[in-house]
Amino acid sequence: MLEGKRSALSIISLEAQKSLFSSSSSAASASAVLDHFLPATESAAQETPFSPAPLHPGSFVSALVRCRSPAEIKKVHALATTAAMIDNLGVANKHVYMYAQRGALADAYALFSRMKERDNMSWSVIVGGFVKVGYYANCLQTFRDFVRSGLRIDNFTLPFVLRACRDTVSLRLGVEIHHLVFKAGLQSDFFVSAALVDMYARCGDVDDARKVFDRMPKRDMVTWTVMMSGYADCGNPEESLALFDRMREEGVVPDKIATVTVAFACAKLGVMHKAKMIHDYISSFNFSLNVILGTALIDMYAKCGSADDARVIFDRMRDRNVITWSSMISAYGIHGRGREALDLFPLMLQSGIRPNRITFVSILSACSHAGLVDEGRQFFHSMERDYSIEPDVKHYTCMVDLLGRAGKLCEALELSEKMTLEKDEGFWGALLGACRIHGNAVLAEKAAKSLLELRPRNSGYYVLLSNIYANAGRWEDVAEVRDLMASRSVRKTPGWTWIEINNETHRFRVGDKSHPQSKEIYETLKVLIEKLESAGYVPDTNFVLHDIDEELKAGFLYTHSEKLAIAFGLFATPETTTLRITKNLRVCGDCHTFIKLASTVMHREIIVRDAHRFHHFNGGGSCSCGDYW
DNA sequence: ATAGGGTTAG
Repeated sequence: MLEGKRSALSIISLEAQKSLFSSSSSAASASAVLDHFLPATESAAQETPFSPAPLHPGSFVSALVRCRSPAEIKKVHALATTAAMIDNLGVANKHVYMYAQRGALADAYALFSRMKERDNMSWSVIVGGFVKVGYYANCLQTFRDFVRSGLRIDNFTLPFVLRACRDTVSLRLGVEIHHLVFKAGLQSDFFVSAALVDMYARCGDVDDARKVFDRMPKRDMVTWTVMMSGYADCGNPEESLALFDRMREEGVVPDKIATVTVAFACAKLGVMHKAKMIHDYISSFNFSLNVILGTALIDMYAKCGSADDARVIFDRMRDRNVITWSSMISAYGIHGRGREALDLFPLMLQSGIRPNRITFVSILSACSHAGLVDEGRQFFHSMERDYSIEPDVKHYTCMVDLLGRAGKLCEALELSEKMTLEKDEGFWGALLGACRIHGNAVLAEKAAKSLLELRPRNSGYYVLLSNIYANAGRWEDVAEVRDLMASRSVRKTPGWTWIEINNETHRFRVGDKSHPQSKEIYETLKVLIEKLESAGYVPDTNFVLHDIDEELKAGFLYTHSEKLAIAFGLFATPETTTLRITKNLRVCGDCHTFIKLASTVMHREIIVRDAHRFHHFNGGGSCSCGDYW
């Protein structure tokens, strides 16, 4: 019987795969299908001697709310039919509602489609029922029937439909619904607005989410959370955290989920003093660290520069799942502490947690960041042999990265050829990295071209390809790449570097002069460069874009955003010892050398986070991560 | 009668 219901519903799903506002199709066809599969809803009547038949509509309603299964509802339904009470709108609606609440959508819809009379609530409960179980096409189709029924749409049904748009990421449909909201004059309804914010945010349109959000006279915490999470997802964690502050100013008290969202935003931003603040804030609430919140904090601390703080959280947690372990492994991994990452693996097994594919990505990337070649190879083979986890592109990517950085280009290439999976952006990127280290221009060209095909809007790949040609003296090809870039109107996007100073962040771009203390920064930089040059620093022009004129090159070389940030840090905080820097793209080799030397000469600890890892320069001439690339 | 939010890699 259950089987039957499911297949009937999936057939309606197919039936109803039409656009919400297309002219054809109606509820009747869907109900015919349902009837065909479920002919006898009333057959239960005979076997239901439900003691003395209630005669008042209210008795049916109160009987219904006590029903815990569709079978029980059917018994009441049978009685209501016999008592000719099922034609009472309130009774019928309650039946539909309860069927839907208990997941019996086929029964709900069968009854709904036979109702002689329907009001807004009838439509609302059936539309809501469909969306609740994920039958989005049915939900939208039914809503469309509702719109055409001539009844005025109301604030009860709209949030359900908007949720369907959100879950199916149908922004265009969502916008259509938004028009209907205006037409119905419901734009200031709280529930509808909240649902609109949710829909826009999840469809990636944070700006429109924000517009609706700002117009709401009052917002509850869930809406704040949705908005914050939308900003974090779309790469604007600053705004996410700014909203968090505003939320608290308005006296809204965050709950666990809100704090998890903020921790996630903070992890994306990578700013340690914010991480500390959020952690303090959470501690003040005496929330217990559940698995999700704890894991979010581990990730947050790790990505804000401290594997040790992450570990403190990890140790304090009572329950840890596979995600928690994977996060901790990756926390050590991104900080170049491969040994500690690997040491966690047997402990994880001991505590009864099985690794998954992401655990192995964490493990392999930890090996790659720490140069643990043999261990990496062993884990790579072990994952399939011992854990039946077939390596996917991500695992191959880690291996190519690992082998490439360790100077084993041939082995990396062999692996690449052996892989039958489709190569994605990350894979080609790792291969390209390996080729560049070892000067294999032929393969580098192939990788860069593949990357250009996959991501024609990413300026970085044009620059890489043109650099490969320039290094080989193939100037016509350099020009061709530049033309291609221009014809596609792709523009270079310079990376930002952020530095944390006294609980504030300052950001710089190459050649930036917008900082109020720009003059002092450039003076400090000049002095620093002189010091470093006398200590043996020679700028490496290889890393500067070749499409910049030669005379500009030298200038750009000295005003990299990383260098400006370091200069600012030295100037603004002569007394502190640690500088924290975040670069939103990979730190180039020249800057790496520069920072390492600056750390030694100035006796500063400098922690740098770039795209995928941290570099800890300890002020004494060594760097715990990334030294061997 | 009413919905809605969160964690792991690269």
